[in-house]
Amino acid sequence: MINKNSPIPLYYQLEEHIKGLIENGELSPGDALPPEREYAEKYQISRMTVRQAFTQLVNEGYLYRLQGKGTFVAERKIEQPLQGLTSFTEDMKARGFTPGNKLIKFEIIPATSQIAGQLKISEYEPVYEIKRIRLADGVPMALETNYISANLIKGLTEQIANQSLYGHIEEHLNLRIESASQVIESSSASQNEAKLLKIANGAPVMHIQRNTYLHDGTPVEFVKSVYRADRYKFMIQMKR
Amino acid sequence: MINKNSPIPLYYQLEEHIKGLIENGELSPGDALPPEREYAEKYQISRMTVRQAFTQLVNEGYLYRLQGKGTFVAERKIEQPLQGLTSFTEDMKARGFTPGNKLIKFEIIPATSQIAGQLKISEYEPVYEIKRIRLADGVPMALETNYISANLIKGLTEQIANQSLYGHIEEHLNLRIESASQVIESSSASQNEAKLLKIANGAPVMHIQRNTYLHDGTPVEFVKSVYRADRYKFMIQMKR
DNA sequence: GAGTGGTCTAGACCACCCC
DNA sequence: GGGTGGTCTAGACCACTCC
Repeated sequence: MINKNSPIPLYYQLEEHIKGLIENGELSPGDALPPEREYAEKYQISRMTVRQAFTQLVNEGYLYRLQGKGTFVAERKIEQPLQGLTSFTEDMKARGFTPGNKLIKFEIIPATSQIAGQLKISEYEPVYEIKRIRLADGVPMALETNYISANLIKGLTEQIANQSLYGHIEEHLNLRIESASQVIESSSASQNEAKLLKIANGAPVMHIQRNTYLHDGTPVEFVKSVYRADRYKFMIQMKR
Repeated sequence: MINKNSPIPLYYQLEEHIKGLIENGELSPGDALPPEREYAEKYQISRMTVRQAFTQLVNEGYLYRLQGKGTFVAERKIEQPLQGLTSFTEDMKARGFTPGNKLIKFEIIPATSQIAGQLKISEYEPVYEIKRIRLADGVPMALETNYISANLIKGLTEQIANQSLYGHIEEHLNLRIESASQVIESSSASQNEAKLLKIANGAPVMHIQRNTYLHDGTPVEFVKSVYRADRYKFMIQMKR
């Protein structure tokens, strides 16, 4: 199970092993895990290394510890929308729909003051403006407009916009998206929104604004979305 | 700064010390911290203990690490709604309003099948049903109905319902609320909702359903809220 | 008292960054 | 090459739970 000659850290190997046991059902919610000292001896690793693996799993919500009693498998997290920081594509798949895209705008424009403020850049700096209709099983679900600093994220193409923006940013540019803030409000569809979403003028919609940030707080993008309220519920999980 | 004779763990003392430096502005976003080894020597503690403090602060979003370069102060988290798991009272204070309450129902009822399902108890088991109008600066902002298992949380009174439910649960019953899931949707106010919120019949509202859980996954409560959409935006922060 | 997790030490070597 | 964080060891003692 644990390979000391692997370049993969020992604590990470143990972490994945335990995660596997939980996901396979070999460990069920409420079950006690073998004590830390037992793992250490069994795999001939230090207890601190076992603790590092356990601590990670506790932070991720797989386990919980009770002092003096032991370490236990946590209740399965309910219909988890992956802590919230998901792309539209991931979100729709998790809900059992087939996601789709219709690109309706892909331009580089000078930043307006609102965009510049959100992205913490100067006015008139170049930004990508990408407007897409988001489909679920072929039906319009949302209207999404992304603003991304062209000086920070280079080499975006229509091709990429039709596939995975996040994938491109994280894999090809080696930038890690770390956090996001969202503001959600209810309102009524404007004429243009109604037309693109194929809903009635004035029908209820949810406006969602999302700002995403790198680990050092640099804004990566700023997204305005309009979801049709008759088909979309926003789900979020939180830990204290 | 670090007191070895204190019963407070060393890593925690260091953590609070650094957090203080950041909040006082003695350390600014982007600043590099002294290296781990320097802290270890300065306070005569082990490097592993320093790392434990740093790791916590990284997880809490105060710091970030770059291998080979150092540890840095993260950008200030934007208008943070405290990771989301806040009470109405905390939420309104953070937004600069004076929160208020108007209790309109406080009963013990037998659980309906919906309530039983959400709280994972049996049908007809006793539950508290607490209905309140939530005010901001004296104006109705939301309608909130809590369902709490009377067998799990004992001794609730109208008095407590008018103050702090969470406070009572966490302090007096020694139960830690660990996580929550929320579902948010847009709709239109029913006649009754409109009347209680003093808005027009059919005006846009946000329905928010929240389920809260203990660390082992036991459901603590189940809350249905109706917020008036003209005055309320839902804000949420997420980490990947 | 035995067993559990919580804290802590004093080292070690590795991987990565920058000069 | 020197400095940084990343991983890891083999112990130690403490606090808490349960019998």
